[in-house]
Amino acid sequence: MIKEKNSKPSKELPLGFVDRQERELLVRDFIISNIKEVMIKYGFQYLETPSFEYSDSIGKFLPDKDRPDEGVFSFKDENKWLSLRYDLTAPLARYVAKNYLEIPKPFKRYQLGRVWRNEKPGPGRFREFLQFDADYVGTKSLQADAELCVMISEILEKCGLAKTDYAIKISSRKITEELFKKLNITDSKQKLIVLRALDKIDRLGWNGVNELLGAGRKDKSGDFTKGANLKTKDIKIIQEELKKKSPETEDLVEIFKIFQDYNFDNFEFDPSIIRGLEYYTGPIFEVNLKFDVTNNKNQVIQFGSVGGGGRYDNLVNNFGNYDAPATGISIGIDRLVYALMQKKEFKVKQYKPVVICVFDKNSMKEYINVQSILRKAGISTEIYPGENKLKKQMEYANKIKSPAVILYGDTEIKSGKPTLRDLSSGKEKSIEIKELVNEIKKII
RNA sequence: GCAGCAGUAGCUCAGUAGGUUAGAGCACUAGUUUGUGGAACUAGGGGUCGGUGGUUCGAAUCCACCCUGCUGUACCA
Repeated sequence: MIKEKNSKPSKELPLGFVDRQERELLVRDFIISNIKEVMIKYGFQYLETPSFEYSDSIGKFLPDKDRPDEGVFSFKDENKWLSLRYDLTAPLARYVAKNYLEIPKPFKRYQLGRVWRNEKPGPGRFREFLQFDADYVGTKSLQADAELCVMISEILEKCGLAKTDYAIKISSRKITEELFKKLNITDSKQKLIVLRALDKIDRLGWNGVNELLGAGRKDKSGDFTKGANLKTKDIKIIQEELKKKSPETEDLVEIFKIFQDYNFDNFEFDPSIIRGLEYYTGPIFEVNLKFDVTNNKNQVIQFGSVGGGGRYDNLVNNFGNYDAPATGISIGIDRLVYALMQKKEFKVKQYKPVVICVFDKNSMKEYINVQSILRKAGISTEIYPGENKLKKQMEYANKIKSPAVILYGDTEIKSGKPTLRDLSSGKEKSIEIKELVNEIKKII
């Protein structure tokens, strides 16, 4: 086979996709197992939906648009456009609409799954990521909204975060709605610009937001963003309204009362949080971390939230027949992993195998015997995979961070006492086979 | 998308008034030790200096365009 040099396949990954190594995966597994435990306790049922959906089932795309690829990965299958899901909420709405008559009302489900977004990735943000979602469908009760917040904090604390490490920020769409009425802002485009500006308070502060509400803002790199062109007087009114310390809308008053009954206090009323602009209709939540997150160059980066959600009473109704008010919350698992791994006190135990060295292929029977004794006792064990000099085998064991090596050569086999070498101390001991398990457990 | 910065060995980087075979540390391979890892020493492999074109007797170095990455910003249903 002749291959042009230029035709070698690329070993690079597509933008926004990453390989994930064991350390990270173990942290992720840990988080997931905590999530599952909590979900069972709260009585949610487990659901999985496919990665692909019909494009029009999970988003609203203009009929004249040739390719529905704004932000999503799509392809045409026969005559229908399919898209990789960009979140788990839209597929849930589709699922509920499809199975409405069979499912319990309210329907409580949770889901873990990868989602894909065709956007520019940022620090800790990828184009493929794992999301966790818990939703109540078919209830208007604010008890549901409140419980989601309590539940999400239980998960975070189970994962090792302290109360001071995070906060659930809460607001309601009703606040901004009333504000628009008051200021007589009716143009939906301008509403969007205002909402987007307000959404950035945590990053830009009021100074930056005021610029965006007014003429516009120039960022650090010198790039300019046009503003909403509001009057100074109106900007002032917005500021006053959004700086209020306690909520005046009914929904939030009720939720905060429920929090009291739960004895839950790790939340902050923050009228400046906006979140996604399309489908939320009531209370909205955002899960924010309060410690600095850095990149691999040790620079503190703008990390943003690890999750959020809110009430979306009309989403299921979009499919036609059924009216199902709903509320839900989600966590970006990979982002949480990324942040959690930076907490110094956070360690996940990795189990590495004890390595049985190979001196002579003809003694394989003896090695396998020792191996199965150890494995039966639940000890991760392997016979050195290959035929190499002892030195190589030791280097291998060291490289994989094996806790110990078993030397079982001719002399040891004759006496029936393998040598156990503790790889962290370097000490060796001659041990009866039946004592091996006990001795190794001391080392591990 | 827009903007700023950057791309030299697997990794982190040095190397510009343009000049012989392009360097270091770490990692890797072999050996010093043919039954012993993590330390040390010795030797070795590995680079079309992101790509393409241009200027020049001569380009990692200068110019143009492109690609990729980082950071910010916009968008994020």
